[in-house]
Amino acid sequence: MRHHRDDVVRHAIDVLDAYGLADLTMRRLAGELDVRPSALYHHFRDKQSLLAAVADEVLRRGARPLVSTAWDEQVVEICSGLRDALLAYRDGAELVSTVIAFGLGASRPYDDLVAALAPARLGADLAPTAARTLLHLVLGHTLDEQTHLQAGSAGAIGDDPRPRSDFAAGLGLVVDGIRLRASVPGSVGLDQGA
Amino acid sequence: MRHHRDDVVRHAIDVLDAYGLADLTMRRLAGELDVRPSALYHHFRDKQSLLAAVADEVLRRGARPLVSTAWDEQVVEICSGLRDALLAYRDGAELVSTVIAFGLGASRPYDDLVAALAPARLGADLAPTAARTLLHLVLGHTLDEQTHLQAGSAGAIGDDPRPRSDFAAGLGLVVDGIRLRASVPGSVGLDQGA
DNA sequence: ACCTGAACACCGTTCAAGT
DNA sequence: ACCTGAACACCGTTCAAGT
Repeated sequence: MRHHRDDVVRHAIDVLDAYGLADLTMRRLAGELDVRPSALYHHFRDKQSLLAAVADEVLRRGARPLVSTAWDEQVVEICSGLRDALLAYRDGAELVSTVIAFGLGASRPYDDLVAALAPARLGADLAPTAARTLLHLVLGHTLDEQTHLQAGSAGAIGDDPRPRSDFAAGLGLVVDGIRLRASVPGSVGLDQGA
Repeated sequence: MRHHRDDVVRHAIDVLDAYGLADLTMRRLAGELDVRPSALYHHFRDKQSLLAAVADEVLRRGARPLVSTAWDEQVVEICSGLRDALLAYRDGAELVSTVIAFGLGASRPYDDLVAALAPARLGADLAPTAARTLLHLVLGHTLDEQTHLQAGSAGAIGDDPRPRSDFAAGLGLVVDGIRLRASVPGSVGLDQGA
């Protein structure tokens, strides 16, 4: 049975969602494709490249068009959409965090944030900083949230799950901080919490 | 040669700093201690517990007493101190992020932040959110920064290194957002960037 | 273009037994 | 209390060769 690169990525997402990132191994994926492990290296130079492609596909599947026009609402939309995309697959946040930390791919959310922030006229040095700050918040929060969600169903860790409004509240904190630096203040006044 | 738990942790930090987290394996650590791998399981139930102890020791070594009295200055101190502690050892940010994500140990910075935020009187629901937001920012930023620093010396990734003021600027964004919600506004006016 | 077969150099973990 | 010896069930990756 012969496969294309896209078949491999699709099967990898299935394995990810069914068994988790720790069990998304080259050998197991090969088994799922009914192929020897070495065959995967025809499609990807190494496992990191495979994971980068899987992360990109997870983000691609989660992509939604922006509906807002004001920059601050767009920022909230992008961040919430990213969170939704990460939560849609088991260990999605861990996967994308890993790929971003490694520096391959998954740069779409960052680029989108920089673009959305442009009309705020933050100054050339601050816009990338703000985008990275938002990205760290979303990744960190969602990783946290997903870990605790999965801990609940696996009975492994036993902390409390995060309150539902925690993400929105944390995001509001950062967006307010950005708005203070903006030359164009956005659509709304200060958003006082959830 | 017989060892205590603390010897194992100390040697693990040496291995971490010399070879990186990926090469901090039970087998290599055992070799460094001149002991069979199975001997490590007398001191730690599994590798995750070992890593949690190593992360705690990295944070303990990096701990500094607070010098400020105002809550907002204390928050900046704690976050900057955490960043320094993570940067002091190779892959320190990745190690502590992993341990925190897994939910074992390394809870000291979070507890310190919650304590420092108490006098701001944010409301019981918002203080934990603010503390987690700050923690995610520091961990995400420092992981990013450390990866790019090490990429520079290893020639692996080839992105630009982060500007030196990026951390302070991102932190200022979040602290300002918190200050907007505080009943006690802290020591200073809005800190307009680096 | 896509895959097999076979190997290399590793992992974490368990467990009976030794001192 | 701390460790050995031996095993189990895995990893990622390379590479010549096959179709």
